[in-house]
Amino acid sequence: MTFFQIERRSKKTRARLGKITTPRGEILTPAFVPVATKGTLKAIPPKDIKELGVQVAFVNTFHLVDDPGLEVIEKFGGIHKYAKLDIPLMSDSGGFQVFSLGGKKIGVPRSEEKGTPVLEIDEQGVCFRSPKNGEEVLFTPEFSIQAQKDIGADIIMAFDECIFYGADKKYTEKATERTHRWLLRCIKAKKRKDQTLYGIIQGGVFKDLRIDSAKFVAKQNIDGIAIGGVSVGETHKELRDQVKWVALYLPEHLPCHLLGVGRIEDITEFIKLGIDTFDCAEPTRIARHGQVFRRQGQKIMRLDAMKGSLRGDKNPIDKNCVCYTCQNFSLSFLHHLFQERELIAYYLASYHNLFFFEQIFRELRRQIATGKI
RNA sequence: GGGUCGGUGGCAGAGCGGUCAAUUGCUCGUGGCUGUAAACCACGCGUCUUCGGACUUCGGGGGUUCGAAUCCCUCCCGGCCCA
Repeated sequence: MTFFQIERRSKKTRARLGKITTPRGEILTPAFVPVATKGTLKAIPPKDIKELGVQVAFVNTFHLVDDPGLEVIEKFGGIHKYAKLDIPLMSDSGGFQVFSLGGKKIGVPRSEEKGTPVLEIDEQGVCFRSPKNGEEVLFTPEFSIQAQKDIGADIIMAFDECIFYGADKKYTEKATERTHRWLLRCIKAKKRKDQTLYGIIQGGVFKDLRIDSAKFVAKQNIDGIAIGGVSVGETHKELRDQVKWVALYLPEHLPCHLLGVGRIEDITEFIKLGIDTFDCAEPTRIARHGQVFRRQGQKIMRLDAMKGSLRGDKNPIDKNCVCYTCQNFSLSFLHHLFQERELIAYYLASYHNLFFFEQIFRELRRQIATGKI
């Protein structure tokens, strides 16, 4: 069984149409990987996943270790069964939490910031303080892999350090090399046979470090490759550069995942650079915050459903959208639901945004298939 | 008719002589959200401003005071009680 199969390559760009095969099913690529950190696509019941077109989701090792804990998940036979997610799943290693649980001071290493849950980063691993109960949790590459075995996602990520934005070259180089050594330990720790492992490229905003990292990761015994250390506050240009620098060094035969990206308007150009899968919390998060996507002509815009001007608006979110939300509800009603914090508001908005994203990806796949990209 | 409590910025509701242009919540407005500590967060919300301030506000009017949203008088309006 081939894990990743390329069905068609673009003649114009590095874009490719592919298929990832996992024990839980296939993923047509390019694919969007919505984020289900704690085992749930927030506000969306698993029974909707199929009609939404969601092929794969992204769970988080750190948060699942924190709650409900590995013993519980194992007891229920893994996260698929426990969370009733009958689709291929990817799990993040916990490396991103070095960044996300750290503070926001630009230019200060997370482990040196006082009062954050990131206590220490050293060769051994990362020591966190549990946001839930305050206990110290040590994440090592070995522990992360073990945890990901227990969680049981189909695709797992190597444990890395997501380097903070604003890190200087010296720190970036040190952290990147450490992440490389962690990758070797992850590989040595041995995943389950029914799982595939992705190595993660770091290197920050420095071209030579990015390329070195890509070369290093590419030559290891991995099933896929991921670009990490992005979506940490960099400018769009920096993001694009970081992907571009590395694009030529991505092994052709491996699926490539871009971690934490992205913005709906950025997807196309990254597909053209050879990215196959993208995970991003944005569509579901902004939905809960009241923002929904809609097309205005060729442009994709965001609409704030909280806006008072929608009070009596009879239109759906998007006139051309065929999702459940748009087929049944006016902006007026959606606005009313958000206004009143009615729980269904979060569902309807999340449903629409996910449907919208999946629709975009279907179109992009078709464009590659028909040679337009 | 008598008594009593009350009338504060879009709303609710604090303040009850100076530190009050006036706590707080909501509404409203603007911005943000990229491997989710996020059904969240930040900022603004009398007018003008060279951003130092300046000016007009707490039902209306009149007083006391160096100084009043805060005390007194009176009028208007509302709730409750008694006739």
